[in-house]
Amino acid sequence: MKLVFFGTPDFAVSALAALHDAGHTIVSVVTQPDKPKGRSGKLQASPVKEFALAHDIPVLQPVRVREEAAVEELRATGAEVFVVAAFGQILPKTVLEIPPLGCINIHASLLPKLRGASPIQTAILTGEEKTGITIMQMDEGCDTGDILLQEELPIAPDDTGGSLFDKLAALGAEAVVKALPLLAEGKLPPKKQEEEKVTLSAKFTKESGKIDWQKDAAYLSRLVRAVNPWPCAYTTLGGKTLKIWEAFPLQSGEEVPVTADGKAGADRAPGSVLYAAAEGILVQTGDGILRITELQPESKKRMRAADFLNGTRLTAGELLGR
RNA sequence: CGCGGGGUGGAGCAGUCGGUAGCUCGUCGGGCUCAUAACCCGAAGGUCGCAGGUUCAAAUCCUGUCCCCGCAA
Repeated sequence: MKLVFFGTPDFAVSALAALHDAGHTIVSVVTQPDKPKGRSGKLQASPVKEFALAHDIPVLQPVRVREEAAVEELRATGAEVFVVAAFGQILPKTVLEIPPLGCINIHASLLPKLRGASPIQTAILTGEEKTGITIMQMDEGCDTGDILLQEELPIAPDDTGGSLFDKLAALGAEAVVKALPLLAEGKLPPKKQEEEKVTLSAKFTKESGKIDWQKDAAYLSRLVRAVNPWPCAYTTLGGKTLKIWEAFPLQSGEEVPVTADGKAGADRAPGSVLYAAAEGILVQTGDGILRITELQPESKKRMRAADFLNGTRLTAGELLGR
């Protein structure tokens, strides 16, 4: 089929690559303008653009797709359908109406659950047991269109935002390749989203990784997983940033070591280090104890708790997050 | 030239008013013990990122270079 692909990050590339491999004609690719990235601050093309350039696919990078010039170019492509995956801009009605088969979106959740910008990380954060991919017919709302096809995926206990991202990217690619021909044959009856089951996912930012020790241990361990590898959970120690890469709540059956002064964990303020040993650093939270097993001090590489403690004196009673 | 931190035995760190390197852990050997990841004794292991320079002498000062990382975007 002749299609135009809209997308920006890696998540979108796997879908684009799959469509390309499946023999579809990618008339053009629309992606976000190059942005400065990395320590050098150099402009960097989006992953989708990289792919397009490598495969001689024309690239459009309108600052805003709603601009007349961009809309005109999209009309001129004569594509049958527009496929959108993590593009980063809302498509206006004028664009949605262009392709005969409409615009379909690859969304990384089982709509109507987790509409919005960060469905993958939010799925882990909220402790969902499964998530998936939804291929939907786009409308003017944000992830409000009719559902065309869904594929489920269980969330593993050790899934991180990164690992789930990879799995869903692959699943999304698979799903969209499967959906296109069916869509063309009219075999994908659109299904309305059940409004009462709608949940939202707010966009994750750098701040999303900040650890609030008042929260409970189970939540914080989910947060640590959700924001791994980006933006990564962090707290502070001695005024410096301390990233937390891996942490688990202390199981209810586990013995709580007694601190040097004999106080039990529950007597300590949230954020207090209760015990620091090779197996992990135990920290009091608002409810429960969190065991940090992998972390990264500012300017250092990430390391296991045991390695960290070899070079850093960390005594019980020290407070994180201040 | 966006700001900043760092490259020291296998790991994580200390040591920078210059005088051939130390800590915690690990490794190996021995001991204690019913036993042990616990404890005791001992050992191996580092041209201090690389290249120049200053000096009687540099991990420590100067210059250049490579690599890693945090922040900001």
